[in-house]
Amino acid sequence: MSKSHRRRKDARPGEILDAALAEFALNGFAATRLDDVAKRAGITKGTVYLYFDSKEALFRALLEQESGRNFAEIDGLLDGYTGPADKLLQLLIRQAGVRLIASDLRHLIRLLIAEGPRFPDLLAFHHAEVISRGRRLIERVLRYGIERGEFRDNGLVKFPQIIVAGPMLAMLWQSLFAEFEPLDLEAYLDTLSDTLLHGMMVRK
Amino acid sequence: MSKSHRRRKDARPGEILDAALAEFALNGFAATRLDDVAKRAGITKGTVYLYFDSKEALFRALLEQESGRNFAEIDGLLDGYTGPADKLLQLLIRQAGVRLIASDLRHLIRLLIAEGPRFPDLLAFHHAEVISRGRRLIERVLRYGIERGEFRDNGLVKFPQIIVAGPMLAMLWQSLFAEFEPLDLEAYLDTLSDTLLHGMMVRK
DNA sequence: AGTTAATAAATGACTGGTTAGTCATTAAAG
DNA sequence: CTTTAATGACTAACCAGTCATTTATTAACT
Repeated sequence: MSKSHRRRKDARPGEILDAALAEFALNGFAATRLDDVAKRAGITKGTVYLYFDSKEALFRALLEQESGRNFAEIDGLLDGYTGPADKLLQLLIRQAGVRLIASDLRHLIRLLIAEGPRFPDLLAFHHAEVISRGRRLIERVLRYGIERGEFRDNGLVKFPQIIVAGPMLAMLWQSLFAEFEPLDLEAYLDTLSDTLLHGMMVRK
Repeated sequence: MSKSHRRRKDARPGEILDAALAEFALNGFAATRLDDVAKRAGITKGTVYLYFDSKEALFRALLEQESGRNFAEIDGLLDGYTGPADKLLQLLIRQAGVRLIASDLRHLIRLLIAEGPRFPDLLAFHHAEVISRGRRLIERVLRYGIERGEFRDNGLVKFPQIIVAGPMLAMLWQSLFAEFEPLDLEAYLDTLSDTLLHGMMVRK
């Protein structure tokens, strides 16, 4: 019972996914060795193939697993809210920024940007399941503000991308340039909220 | 003089870079075969190595070549300008959006996001040469508006990233999700400008 | 102008290393 | 004693980078 061959059918897939996330985040898809994934998971490569059909299937499973986790939590935060809409948007932006940057989501999104075009059906899935959910979340906040008469109804509801863009870019910045020029995330998100809410023009 | 072995020392590097851009954009760094790059350029792999030391050097040369081309042109557009600042910002955003999406820059930026973390000195170069130039461009427009008393001075000058974020996300969207849900770039950029300039809140 | 010699560009076969995926075998569990 | 998780050695393919050889271009010399 000591050194090897311990059978743990139910725990394996999760462990493999965790290891895969770490390795993919480090090296990208093509440059990741399944031997390394296996090693990190404390097993051998053969075992990986007991649970996943191929390297690509592993990548796919990874994205599908991580997707949507955060949405549920943010949704929960919004559920009971009845206060002013500007505070709500501030909350949303803060949550988006913090979650994008803190979690492993960050690496997965970088991976998706990188490898997405080579896996069109993966993009389709992500668009259908994840993006659409994010859009609904943003629309919900915007509609709330418009109905309360706080937000004006410029075309923004049609382009929720404009709201995510800021947090998204912060995430990319942290992934790429943080070591050369760190970003003060707090101040950044505050300025972002302020600009989106009140605009740049002097009030007349 | 017919089939092969034609010597064209001066034209080669450019041709190789063009071919490399196409292949890298298609497959990413690791999955691109130098044989394919050579074939696309109408030569053989050996010839590639006459002009570039390694695959990595080729990638690097590619990024360095394309960088900055667009800045000069945008700078030129701004140079003589004396009109209202909001129109200037609109112009800047439109230019950024259109150039990011139309040109091959788009693929290169995706590549940089994807492979950047594995080539830290490449990121350093890009940060020093390209990003900083973009920042200066944006600062220039913001300062112009603030000096004219048109723009209020919230912290935006410290976070020019907020201005690029919108065009940048449009570029990513087009690269990834355009086939599932195309983005009306004109309307998007208009809405973006409007939101940044006037904000979302109802004027009181 | 024509022949030849020197030079430089380009080739393509080759190698050494790497790695996704397989499968016969081993060993734990019930 | 049967079942099945896990192993690890193996293979088949792939590809970055090399280099001896081939071919074009230019120079040099009649």
